[in-house]
Amino acid sequence: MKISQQDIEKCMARFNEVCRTSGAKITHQRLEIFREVAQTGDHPDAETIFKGVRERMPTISLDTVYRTLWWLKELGLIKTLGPPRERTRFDANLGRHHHFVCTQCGLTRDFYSEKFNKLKLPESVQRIGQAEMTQVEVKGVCHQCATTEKPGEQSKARR
Amino acid sequence: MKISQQDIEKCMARFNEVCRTSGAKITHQRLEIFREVAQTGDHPDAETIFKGVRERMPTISLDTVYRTLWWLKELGLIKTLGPPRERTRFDANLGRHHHFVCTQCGLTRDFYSEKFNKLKLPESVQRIGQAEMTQVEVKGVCHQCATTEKPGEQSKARR
DNA sequence: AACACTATTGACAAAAATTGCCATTTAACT
DNA sequence: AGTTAAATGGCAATTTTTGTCAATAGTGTT
Repeated sequence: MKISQQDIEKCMARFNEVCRTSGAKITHQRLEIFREVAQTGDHPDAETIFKGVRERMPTISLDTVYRTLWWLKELGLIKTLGPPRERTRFDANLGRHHHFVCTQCGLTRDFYSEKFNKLKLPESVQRIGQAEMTQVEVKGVCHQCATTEKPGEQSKARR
Repeated sequence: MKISQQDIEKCMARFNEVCRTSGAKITHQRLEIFREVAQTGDHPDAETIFKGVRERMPTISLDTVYRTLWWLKELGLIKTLGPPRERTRFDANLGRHHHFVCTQCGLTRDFYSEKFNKLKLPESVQRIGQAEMTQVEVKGVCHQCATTEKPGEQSKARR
């Protein structure tokens, strides 16, 4: 998927503004890394971004790419797919179900909905591929986190 | 979330049957590991499962837990949340969107749907936590994979 | 119940992904 | 141009997951 030049420039403008208001330095590296992510409609991993940027900036280090990506996420300029640095998690619930994911502690709980099981997909999906299964992911804050003093703490027992 | 004793036994019965038909040995380790996953409504990672099983079986090794989990997945007795062993992926698309994920190559592409943006959640979700955002994830096979001879190959450029 | 055969396990080391540390460099401000 | 603190690059360390191989334990047979 191609992103239009115009959209990219809009992103870059926002990037500059966020940097300025947060007092962060605008370095070549940050500029190139952000452009690399903004440019693609795919959802690249750090390694892929690193390779892309390296074409234009051969001295960049993978460490910087990682640091910059997490920093961009902190500023709200990019997001991650799934919680960051997450271990693989396993699920013995083979029935049709959907997920509620707590954005604070990572708690993932199943819920059921007949309606969600038979959602009709927009035609645009057909242009991407053959759909087999649709799962709804609800993000929010679980009751436990909502009522806990320190939201950063995760109760590992519940994860 | 508690799983009823009855449901667990049903799972275990299925486990035994699948083992027998596939000719695999039913070892204590496999039994305990599968029980541990089936028992919990959470979606534990390998380390958590390891700790749980170790209480009952102190000599179990983490390696065995990993091996057994992937083997259970191969047999279709459990699933993983998100593609296994996935690196963190980044996304500069901050607009409201949904995902199509290719189960073969991991391609993840955005699509848009006003209808999906305002899905009404079942009340059961409220018992888990305060929802903030709903995202639909469609799983299927992308056109590229569908027409490629070797479905196992991933074209890394598109990931 | 004991035997043989092979799959499975545990221990260790290795690989892959990500992070921490620190000396050097560089952007932003004067 | 000079100053200063933040950012970078390189390297080593961590964390998560996998591979190897000798020792162990199911399973079917007797």
